[in-house]
Amino acid sequence: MKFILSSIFLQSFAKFLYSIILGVITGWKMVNKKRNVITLKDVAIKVGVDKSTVSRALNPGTQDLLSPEVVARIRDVATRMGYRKNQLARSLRTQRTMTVGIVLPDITNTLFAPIVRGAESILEPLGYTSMIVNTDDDSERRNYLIGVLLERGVDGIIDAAPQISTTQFKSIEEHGVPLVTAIRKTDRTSIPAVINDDEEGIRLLIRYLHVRGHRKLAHIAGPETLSTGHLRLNAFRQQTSLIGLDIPENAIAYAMRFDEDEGSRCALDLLVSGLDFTAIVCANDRLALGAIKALHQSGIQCPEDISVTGFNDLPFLNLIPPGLTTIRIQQFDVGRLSAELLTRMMTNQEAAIPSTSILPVELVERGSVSKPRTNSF
Amino acid sequence: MKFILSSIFLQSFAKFLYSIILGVITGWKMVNKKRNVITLKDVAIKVGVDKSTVSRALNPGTQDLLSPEVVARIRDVATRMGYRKNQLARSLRTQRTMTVGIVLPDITNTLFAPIVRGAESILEPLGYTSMIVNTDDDSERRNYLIGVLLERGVDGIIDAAPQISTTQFKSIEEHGVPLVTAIRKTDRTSIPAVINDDEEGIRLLIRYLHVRGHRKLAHIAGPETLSTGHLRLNAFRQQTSLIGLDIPENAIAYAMRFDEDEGSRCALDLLVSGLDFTAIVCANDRLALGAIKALHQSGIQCPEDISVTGFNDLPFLNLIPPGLTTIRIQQFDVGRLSAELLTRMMTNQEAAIPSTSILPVELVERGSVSKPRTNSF
DNA sequence: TTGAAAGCGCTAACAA
DNA sequence: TTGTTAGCGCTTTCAA
Repeated sequence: MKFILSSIFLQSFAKFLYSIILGVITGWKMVNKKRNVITLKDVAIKVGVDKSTVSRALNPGTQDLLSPEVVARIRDVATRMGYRKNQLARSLRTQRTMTVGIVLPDITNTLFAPIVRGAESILEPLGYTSMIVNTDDDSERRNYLIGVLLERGVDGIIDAAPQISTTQFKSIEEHGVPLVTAIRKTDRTSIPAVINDDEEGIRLLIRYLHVRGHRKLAHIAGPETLSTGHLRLNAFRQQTSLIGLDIPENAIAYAMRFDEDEGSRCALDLLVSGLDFTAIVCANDRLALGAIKALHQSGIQCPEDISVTGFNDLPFLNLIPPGLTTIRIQQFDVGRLSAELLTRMMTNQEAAIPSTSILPVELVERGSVSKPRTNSF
Repeated sequence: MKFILSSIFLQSFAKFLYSIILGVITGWKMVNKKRNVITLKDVAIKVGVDKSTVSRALNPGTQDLLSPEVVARIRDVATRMGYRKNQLARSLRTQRTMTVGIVLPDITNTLFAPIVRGAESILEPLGYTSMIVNTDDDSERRNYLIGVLLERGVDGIIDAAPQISTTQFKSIEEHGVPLVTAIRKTDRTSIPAVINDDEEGIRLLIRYLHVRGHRKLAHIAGPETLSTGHLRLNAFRQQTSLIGLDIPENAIAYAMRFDEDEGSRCALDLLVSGLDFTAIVCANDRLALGAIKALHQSGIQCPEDISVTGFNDLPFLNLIPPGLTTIRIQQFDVGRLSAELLTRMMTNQEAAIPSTSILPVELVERGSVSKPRTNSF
C-alpha cells in the first residue's frame, strides 16, 4: 500500500513540482491523539445514566419515552460536550445508511449536475446523503461503481446512466436495493423511470421545421444504446413519415457519443453523402454544436444554408450564435421526481409507483432555423 | 415522518400530475424479504472455517497468513455465493470509512465539477469514495453540511467553498479530520491550500491591456470574503500602481456574487459613475459575461468601445462572441493535487505538506480586447 | 421511566 | 496456519 501511494504520488509530484511556487512547510497538526470523539457512553457517564437512555433522549422518535427533565439534561450535556452521532454505528444497527447512490455518466457534463441538485432538494431535508459516481458511460466502470455503492449499503439508487438493454441491474436487484432511472430509461418496465418527453420534443421540432417550409430533413442520431438516442431517432422516423416526408436511409447519421466531435463527424458524413437536405435535426445540443461547426468549416452557413436544431437547451446556449433552436427539458425536476419516487420505495410506501413518468418539454426558438434557401413550397 | 413524506410528496405530486402521461402501475418488487445479503459468517459456515479466516482470506493484506489452498477455496466460495464486503461494518471496526467529503459552492457551476473529477482521479483508485455537498456559499448550510460529513466519519475533507476568514473549521479540527482547501484559500496557513495563481493571472491581463494601449482601467471585483475575489483585487491594485496607472476609487465596482447579474450591475455602476475608462478587468468570466451584456444594452460595443477580460476560462467561452480574453486555470489539477495532499495527510505520511500550492495560469487571447478607441499613446 | 444485554458485520489481538 | 474472543458505537428488545 505504501508503495502504491508513493509511486502514484511521486509521479504526480514530479509533474507538479514546477508549479508549487510557495511551498512553506505547514504546521498542520496530525491530530492523531485518538480523535477526541465523544460517544454516547461518554455522555451517559457524565450524566449518570445508561447509554441507551442517552440514545433515547437524543432521538426524536424515542425521546418521549423519557421524562422531560432527563431529556433536557442529557441534551444539554450532549451539546456542551460536543457530541455528534456516529451515523456509521447507527447504520450498522438499523440497517439503513440514509444514503442514496447517484449514478451519472459524467458530473462535468452540464446536463447532469442539475439532476443531482433536484434529487438532493428532496433527499437532503429527509436526512439522506448522496454518493455520486461517474461511469463515463463505460459499462465496466459502471459495474464496479455500482458494486462500491452496494458495499457501502446505499438505501437506494438513482441511475442517470443506464443503457437501454442491460443485465447490469442484477447485482442491485440481488441486494434488494430500490432503483429509479432518471433522464434515460431501460427496456425493463419493472424499473421506474423518470424521463423527458423525447418523442414530443422531436415532434415539436419537425413540425416547426415543416411549417417553415423544410421538406428535406436529415437526422444526427445519438447512441442507440441509450434511450434518449433511440427514442429520438424513432420519433424522427415516425413523425417525418406521418407528415409524408421521404427520409432516405442515408439522411440519418449515427453518432457514437453525444459530443461535439461526433456531431461534426456526422454532419460531414451527411455532406459527403451527396444527399440534398435543408435542415438537420440533432439528437442533442452538443451534436448540434459540432454539426454547425463542421458546416461552417465547409463554408456552409447556419441557418442561411442549412437549419440545425438541438435538444436539451444547455446553459449558455442562448449566447452562442446563431442561437440554437432546441428543446428545453426539466433536468432539475427529473432529479426531483426521481428522488420522490425513490423515497417512497425506500420507505415501503405501498402506493403505486409509475413505471414511467414523462416530463413535458418545450420548444425554444432561436436563430438556427430559417426558411430553406430554395423554398420548395 | 409519514406525514412529512406524504405532504411533501402530495405537493409535488399535484405539480407533476399533469406531466405523468404514462403511469402504468409498476410491478416493481419491494424486495423486503430480509435483503438476502451474504455475510462473512455465511461464507465461513459454507467453507467450514471461522469467519475470521474468511476475513483474512478476502483481505489482500492478510491473505498470505493463510495457506494458499484455503485462500483459494474461500475466495471461490465467496464469489460463488455473491459475497460483498460490508464496508459499513468494516469501517466501524477499523475506524476508517475510506470516504472523503468534498465541499463545493455548487456542483452545477461548471467551474467546480472538474475539481471533483480531478480529486476522484486520485481517490477512486485508492478505494476512497467521495461525498459531495453544495453549500451555495451559505455559511449556515455549510456548517450543517460539514456536520453531516463529520457524522458520517469522512477520513478527510476537500473544501472548495471556504471563506477567507472563518471559524467554521473548528468542528473539523475538533474531530481531527484532515482538511485541504481547493481553488480558494483561507487566512489560516495551518490549512493546506491548493489554488491557481490569481495574482499572476491579473498581472498577465493588465500587462496585456497595457501593451495594447489601455491606460484607464476599471475593475469589477469579486466578493471580498472569498480569496479569489480578494487576491485578484489586490493584484489589480498592485499591478496598476506598479506600471504607473492611476486608478480612482470609483474605478472599482464590488460584486456581491460571482454571477452574471452582478457583473451587469457593476458594469452599469461604472458607466453611470461618469468615469472615463477603456477596459474592464473582471474578477471572473461570469462577471465579464454580465458586464458585456450590460454594455451592449447600453449601446456600447465590446471590444470596439470598451475592452473586457475575464478569469477562469469556462467551457464554451470560445463559442460566445466576441470571445472573452481570459485566464485559463487548471481546475482538474487543483482537484487532483488537493486529493494527493489529502491522501498523504490521511495516511499520516510525515512528509512535508506545502501550506500553499499555487498552480500556474495562462492567458487566453480572444476577441474581447482591442486597442482603446481614443488611443492615448 | 430507565437499565441491562444482545447484536448489527467486521477486524485484530491473542491463543493454540 | 487457524480459531477464539472482544469490541467498534449504536439501537432495541426485554426486564425491572
